[in-house]
Amino acid sequence: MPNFKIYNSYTREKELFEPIVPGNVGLYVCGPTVSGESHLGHARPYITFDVVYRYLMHLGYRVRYVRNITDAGHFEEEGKEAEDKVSDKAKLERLEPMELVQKYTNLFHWGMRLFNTIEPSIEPTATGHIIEQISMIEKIMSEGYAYEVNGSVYFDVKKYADTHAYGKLSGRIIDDLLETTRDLEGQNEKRNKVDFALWKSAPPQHIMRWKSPWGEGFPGWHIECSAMSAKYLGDVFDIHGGGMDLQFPHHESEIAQSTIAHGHAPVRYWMHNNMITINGKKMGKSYNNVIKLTELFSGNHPLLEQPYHPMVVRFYILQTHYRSTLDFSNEALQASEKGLKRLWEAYETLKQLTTSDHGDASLDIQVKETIAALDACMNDDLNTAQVVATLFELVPIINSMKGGQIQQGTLSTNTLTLLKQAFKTYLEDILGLQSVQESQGDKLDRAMSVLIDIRKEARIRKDWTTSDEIRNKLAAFGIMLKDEKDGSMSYAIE
RNA sequence: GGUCGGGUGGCCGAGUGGCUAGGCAGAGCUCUGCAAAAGCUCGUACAGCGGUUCGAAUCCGCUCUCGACCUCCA
Repeated sequence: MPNFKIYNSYTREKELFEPIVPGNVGLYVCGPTVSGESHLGHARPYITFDVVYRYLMHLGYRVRYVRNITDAGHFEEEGKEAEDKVSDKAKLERLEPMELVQKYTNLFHWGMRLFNTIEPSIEPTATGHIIEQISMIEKIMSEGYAYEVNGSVYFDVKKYADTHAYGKLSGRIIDDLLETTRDLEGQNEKRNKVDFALWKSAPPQHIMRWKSPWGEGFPGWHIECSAMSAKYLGDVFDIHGGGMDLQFPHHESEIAQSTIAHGHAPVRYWMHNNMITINGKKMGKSYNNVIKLTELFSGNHPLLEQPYHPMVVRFYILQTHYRSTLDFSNEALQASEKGLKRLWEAYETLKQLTTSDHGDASLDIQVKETIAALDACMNDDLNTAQVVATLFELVPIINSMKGGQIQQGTLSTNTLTLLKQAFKTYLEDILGLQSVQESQGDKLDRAMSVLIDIRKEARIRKDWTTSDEIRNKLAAFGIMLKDEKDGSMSYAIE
């Protein structure tokens, strides 16, 4: 019986995870808005929930993972009135809206692939579910919690709050929200500023538009996630994830809509990842401080001292608990780069290790306990930071077995097998890490072995000049030769 | 202004009422023809001030300070 505890944002407590349908898990994560290029900040939730997905599967659950693509325009451009951001930008770039959406969707997928995230089971688009959204809105209207004004439909938050805990998820108090309302200039169509749109009437110049019972328009701010999650995961499902910044109003509104439409709350466990910051400030469009994925991988950005491999970024994100902020800096990324290299090399070393069968009990116990701690870390609200730290504790043991500081045969065959399994399971299957080193071409390998052989011969002759010349010249363009203790040589490309 | 969450060694970052993670950087040593790698050892950090306690960085209060959300935002 899994003992997986999740911090539920809704109750603000760690709770034992128990699925609604035994053995099955429904997981919904708010996906990207494909009106622009994905940036480093976007990487966090998708990598975090990729690990959630992987871990649930590791625990033996059958998981349906739904992550939407927001491709319909219900956005606002800074400093402009509400308008369709997608169509707005499309005009600038002289592209069809759907062409633009496709372009950024592809780019998003490209980034996710490099991060080695597993594709969701279903990736529904907002534009593909207009009908579902309209019928959900109709249901809410028939329940008396929405009203139509000039072709737009709004959710009556005040009425909802009279009988429901509106604001519980995000810790908001409805009266406070209503009060601030009076001071601010309200949007005159709404009964209260707290109300949110379920459907917006489209102005004539608006390119993206659909027919509805209320005239031509487009879906409101939050309805797509409610409609699509219900369609694919049911009226109530297990886990809903997303960034902390979506807690209000997005997720709060989802709860309200779904509660009215279905008669009960939609989600059992809410999970929210914290933000990536840069110089202490949240990385986000509005702050104008984003580093796009393409820039991150190429190093082509004023703030970047070098390019960073997607696996380094993934590792960097997983070295922190998902509910903590994570501050970007070159120093931090470079530390992750080196750390990952060391960890991965130990893993490669481990795969080659053998041992004889008379183990030393104390080392066996130590290793076994360390391995057991890995599960405990993950079960404690997905503490990947501690998983990484724990794996690092095993690194000196692995390297010492290779280097001879630990005698051959000190670890039992059994425990060595466990250790190998643990690294494979945690590093590859759960954390989803891969080798940073690109696989070298066969021809390069052969060419290198020629150089290595020449150098070996030189060393036998104690011809240090030739030996050093080969090593130094290769090092000059980033190929590092390593003389192993047993006389063999290996190379690595920086 | 309201609500919420932080302040941990040079940097990044876990965590816990007493057994003082981990990574990176730094210092010393071992190994090595040299180098790299690896191994060993080291720094006794938890914003400040009070309080509770046998004992707090971990609990409580206050102060300072940073941030998130309150508008699209992962």
